[in-house]
Amino acid sequence: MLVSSWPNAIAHVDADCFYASCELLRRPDMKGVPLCVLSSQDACIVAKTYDAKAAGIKTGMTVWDAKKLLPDAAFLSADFQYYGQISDKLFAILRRYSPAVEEYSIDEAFLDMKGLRSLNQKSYEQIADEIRAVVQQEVGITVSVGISVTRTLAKMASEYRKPNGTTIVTGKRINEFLQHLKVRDIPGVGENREVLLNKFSMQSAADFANASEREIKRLLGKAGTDLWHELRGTPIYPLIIQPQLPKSVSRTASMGQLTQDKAVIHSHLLRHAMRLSKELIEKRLTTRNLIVMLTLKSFEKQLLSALLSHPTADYFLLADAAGKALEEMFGLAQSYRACGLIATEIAPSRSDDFDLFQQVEKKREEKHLKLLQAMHGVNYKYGGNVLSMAAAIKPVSHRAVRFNYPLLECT
DNA sequence: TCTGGGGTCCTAGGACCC
DNA sequence: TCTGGGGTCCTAGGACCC
Repeated sequence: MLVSSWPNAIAHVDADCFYASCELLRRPDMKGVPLCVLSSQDACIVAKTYDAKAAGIKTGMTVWDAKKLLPDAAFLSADFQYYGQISDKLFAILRRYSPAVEEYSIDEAFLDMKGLRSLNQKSYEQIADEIRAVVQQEVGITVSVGISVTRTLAKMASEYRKPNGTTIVTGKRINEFLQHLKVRDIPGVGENREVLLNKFSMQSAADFANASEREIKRLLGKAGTDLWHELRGTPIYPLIIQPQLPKSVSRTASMGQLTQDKAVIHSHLLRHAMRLSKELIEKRLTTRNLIVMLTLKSFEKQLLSALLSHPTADYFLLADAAGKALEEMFGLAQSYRACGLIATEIAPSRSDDFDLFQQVEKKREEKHLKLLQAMHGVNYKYGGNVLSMAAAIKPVSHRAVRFNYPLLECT
């Protein structure tokens, strides 16, 4: 493994317990109190402060279990809109340091740093430290920064001295760095791959990087060899600077309890259709294929996809397709625990998604979209979901559901 | 681990075609 | 004794990530 020091330079910037830090920003009184942020339906933990983590609280844990472990902790509902605003501020700062920034998730970014040392008259370490200081000063949260020659190494580096740390891994020091880490610390090696690699005597990340390519290919296929090259300093994963069109957009949720009632499932699907339509309209996207997903008591998933007549974001079309699919899928003897909708074949919305024979339909859909936009606008202005489609709020008998009329209801 | 929600990519195998 | 060999598309399922 011989790599020159900086064949290229990638920085990974990762906020430290981001959601919890955001909450502390607007709740300074909570400082010093272990804090947990809850998922949308307050079902489980999605983020926690380091002191909560030290008490044994894990992401994904139910609130119930977390409260048993740490009754004095503060439990706050997630506010993703707010976190998004903080995230925008963070990314704006990062763009001052590199024109090539990949927004990897709400609180993580990769920056192409190659050539920026001479421009800034600073070492990579100094640049990384400066980024941390500026983010802390201007946003009020801390981030950790890793810089190395590939994405994977940069990500492992940022993780190495969390929170609020800088780690630089030059090409020449890769092997030394990897000796300190387990195979599980490699992003892309989860529980299953860890077990497999351990079975073949690979414990440390260095063991992985020093194994033969053939062996890695045999055990983990292409995913493995890609990682293997990345760990040895050869970039495989490019930075993705242009925002990509999503491959799918979904809205799913458990129904709270098992149900055998088709009307109940139907009303949940209508609610998901509304949420999905809203998301697509906001992002100016359309879908051509809608998949209805039902989760059985056994956690087995049943899927049925419905091809839509044209690319659309119209709630009424999605709801109609979902209703028809449910009719086909629903089994009387089954108990269901969750359901959802997955939109695929995503494309940007455009006005000519209709052929000449569909002009009437187009007019109707334009009306629908205007109505939906107005509704989402009111909700945005007054907060929450003041307005929603009547059928999407509460279970109604299946016969009563009609998609042709926009039923608006105020709460 | 009595199981939340939103995503991505890869692989294997079947159907179908020439 | 051993049945042709590809290519492509689609789907289901696995694994992983935040």
